[in-house]
Amino acid sequence: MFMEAKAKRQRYRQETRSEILSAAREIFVRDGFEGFSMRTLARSVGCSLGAIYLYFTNKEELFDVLVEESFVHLYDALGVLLKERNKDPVRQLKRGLRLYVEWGLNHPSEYQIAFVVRKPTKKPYRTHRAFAAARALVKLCLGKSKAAQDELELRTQALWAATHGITSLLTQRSSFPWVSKRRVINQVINSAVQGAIGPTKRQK
Amino acid sequence: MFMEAKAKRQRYRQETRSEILSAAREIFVRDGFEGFSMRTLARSVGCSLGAIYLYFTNKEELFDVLVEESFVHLYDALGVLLKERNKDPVRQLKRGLRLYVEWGLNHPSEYQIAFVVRKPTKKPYRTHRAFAAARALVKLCLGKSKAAQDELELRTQALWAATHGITSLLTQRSSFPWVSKRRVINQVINSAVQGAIGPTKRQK
DNA sequence: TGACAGGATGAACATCGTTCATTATCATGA
DNA sequence: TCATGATAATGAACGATGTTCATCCTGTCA
Repeated sequence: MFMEAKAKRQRYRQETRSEILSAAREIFVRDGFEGFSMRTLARSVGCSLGAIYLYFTNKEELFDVLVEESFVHLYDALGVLLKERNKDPVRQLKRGLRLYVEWGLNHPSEYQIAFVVRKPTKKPYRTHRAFAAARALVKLCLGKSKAAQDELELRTQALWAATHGITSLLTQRSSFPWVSKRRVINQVINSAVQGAIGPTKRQK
Repeated sequence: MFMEAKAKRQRYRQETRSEILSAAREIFVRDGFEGFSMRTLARSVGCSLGAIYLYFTNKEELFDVLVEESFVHLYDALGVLLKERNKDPVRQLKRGLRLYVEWGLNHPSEYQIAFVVRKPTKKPYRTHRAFAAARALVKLCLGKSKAAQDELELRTQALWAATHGITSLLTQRSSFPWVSKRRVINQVINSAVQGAIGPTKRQK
């Protein structure tokens, strides 16, 4: 029984870490970003305030883990789309973007932290997996047009920007008199996709 | 000399209020949203902390005034566009949207407060003037197409969402490897405008 | 000169994130 | 069985935040 104790310790450590994370997520989802505090978290977990700092260096790292965890689901959902090669790439792309928006609507707090609250100085979240999926789909849609392929990055970035716009507004300003959330989402996505896979436009 | 004193008081009150506002704006622009605190403001103004609360009920109201003030310039700039009826409405619309984005890039803190930091519960900023200008321009672009005009609100909202998206991302994630800020802005706007003034699309 | 209204102050309160000296716990070695 | 040493956990404390309030100061009128 040499490493027995150490392994047990580690397992226990991992468990309480998970407990803290799930409690944090619960508060986070229920009370949102600003309803969250380390003290309410400690109370919810049932431990002292300082104990949390034994498992997370600070509040920011805790959020990092929380948000990164949530993003995995989005990555997975988008990844599935890429593997269904038989379908029309344009429809796949639109489906992916709609998935993106819906995920944002279902995880407003996470989306807010990832794209909104963060200061630009801090290292961004690893969203490049989702972005790469979008780029691959756009590439498929563009076909063999050389001129258009040259603008692949540009077009993908613009596509993402537009999609982010409606996601951000719908989560942040849900009380705005939207004529219809679903129709606005479709309008934004259709316009953006159309522009992304359309012919190159001479820069004036 | 009856009301003399009262008027003097009021004038003085207005002056110090303006001083506080301009000091606040300076800190705000220099140190951003999170570098701002009521104490640094008081120090910058040269008064006590409590004195500020004689002129503003709280931090939020101070921000309200500050942001609303900044928005006026945007309103004015967009309003000018509407009066130049001779030009091509589509080009005017694109110009207006570019103005919008550029204003956001030049006033990142204000844009952040207006569209990002605010919780949805609080009453939104009076952005409807800018929005109304956009709607009027879209209406002009749509011409007499009855079906399209029916979707005027929908199309304007989608247009705004896309434009907000690129503005938000460029201000918030300026370190993202944008292929070219100018080109991405144009790509987003061109796509969104094309989609907004294009033919109606059957909802699937 | 004295009274009064309103501006200004500084101390205080509650809350926040974070740190740290101290104590409790518990598997192991003698 | 008991002492040891490593780790978990605590609670008090620090500095900073927004906000309030009893207390002064100041200038104006009778």
